[in-house]
Amino acid sequence: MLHRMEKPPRLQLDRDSWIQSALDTLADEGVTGVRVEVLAKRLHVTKGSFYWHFKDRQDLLSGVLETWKDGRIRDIVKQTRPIAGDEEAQIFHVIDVYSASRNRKGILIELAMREWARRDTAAALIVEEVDAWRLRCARELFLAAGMPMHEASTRSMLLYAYVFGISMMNCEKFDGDIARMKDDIRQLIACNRPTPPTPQS
Amino acid sequence: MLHRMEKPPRLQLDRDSWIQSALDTLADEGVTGVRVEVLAKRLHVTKGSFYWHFKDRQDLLSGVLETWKDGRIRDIVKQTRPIAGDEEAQIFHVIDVYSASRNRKGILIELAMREWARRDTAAALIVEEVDAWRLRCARELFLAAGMPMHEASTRSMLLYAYVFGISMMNCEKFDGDIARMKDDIRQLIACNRPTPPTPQS
DNA sequence: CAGTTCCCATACGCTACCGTACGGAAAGTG
DNA sequence: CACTTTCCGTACGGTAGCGTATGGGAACTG
Repeated sequence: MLHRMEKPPRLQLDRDSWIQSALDTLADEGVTGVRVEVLAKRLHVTKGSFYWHFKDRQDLLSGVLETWKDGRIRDIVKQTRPIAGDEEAQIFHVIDVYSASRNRKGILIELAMREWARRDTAAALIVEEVDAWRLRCARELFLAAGMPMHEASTRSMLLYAYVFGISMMNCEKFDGDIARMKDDIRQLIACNRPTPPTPQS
Repeated sequence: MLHRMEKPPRLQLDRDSWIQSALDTLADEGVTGVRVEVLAKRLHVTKGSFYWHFKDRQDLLSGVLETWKDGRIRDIVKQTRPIAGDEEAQIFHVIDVYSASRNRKGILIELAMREWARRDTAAALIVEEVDAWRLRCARELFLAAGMPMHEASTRSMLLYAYVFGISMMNCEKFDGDIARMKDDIRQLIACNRPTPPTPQS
């Protein structure tokens, strides 16, 4: 009656295997790219397997949404549980988590998710819910760092708008010291301190 | 020999009619949504017309890229031609131009474009080029406002990352005074002045 | 070992596209 | 009025993808 054993090099597939594979191709090709027969090929099975585990394609997509939502919320609360005196570093860490270099796949899924949400109500609700968690948790960090309520809300919003926005720009191709610019932006978002004086430039 | 007359309620289609229609559906459904036969239905003609004006679908998409690029660059230089003493207002204006409320279709195309660029090299090059123009022009504004070079670059990057990022978040659904938060964010980006003291809240 | 359940393969019909071939009407050209 | 050019309709073949029907093997159950 155990519905799944631990991991014999995967002779049997379960719902989650399909969902994980769907998340992978979602990152690479967007929602319109997660297609039943393509996933089947990736998993070296046929559609027959898919339609055993899922009612239809929409059933899979719903599973993807739920899985993503749960994972995101879990991560968010973990990363933003306030540590007294360390709030600024935590804020920096939140920003870093959304840098493409440290979390490429996560960013790609994030972008694919929002592109999906723009054209699908169900996805929009999920993204909205996740964003609400993010903004609340980030605000808590700013508050814990001693910032007044309104400013904490404002900076949380700027923080997430920035990390999502920057992930849509191909910064690597621009001139200038991108790394330093990003550091300065972190400072602007987190503590409003003017950029440190240029050493020599 | 005139290749197009002004506007007899459109009995004949030309390349640009198809490209405009493609831009519309691009905004609504993304690149994967701009399909030859669907556009034909929208324009009340058949594929026969399309394949007269275009070699194939890719030919249309290339036209869309060029049209978009030219329009964007033209708008950017127009909006950011420095007006002495008015630079801060111009920066605010640039931010406003990318607000979904004032320019919904433009934002949708912008997002669809980047989603396209993530998976297509040609589109990526175009977006990269447009972004380079944007960053350069915005930097000029900050410089004209008396800001040092490095900070001008940094704030330009933050500005565009913010406007793109915020356009991916469904702010309307969040609690709090969104309008005021956005105003404060503009201040943070443009001139680094701390948020004005809360009147009563 | 017979029966059942679980999981997947095969085969089919259907729709939405892409691109091509070809024909035809309408307007310009001499 | 022939003749050509422009522009579009129609018809066709081909692919990719969704969902269904059905069968069959392997494992569990008694």
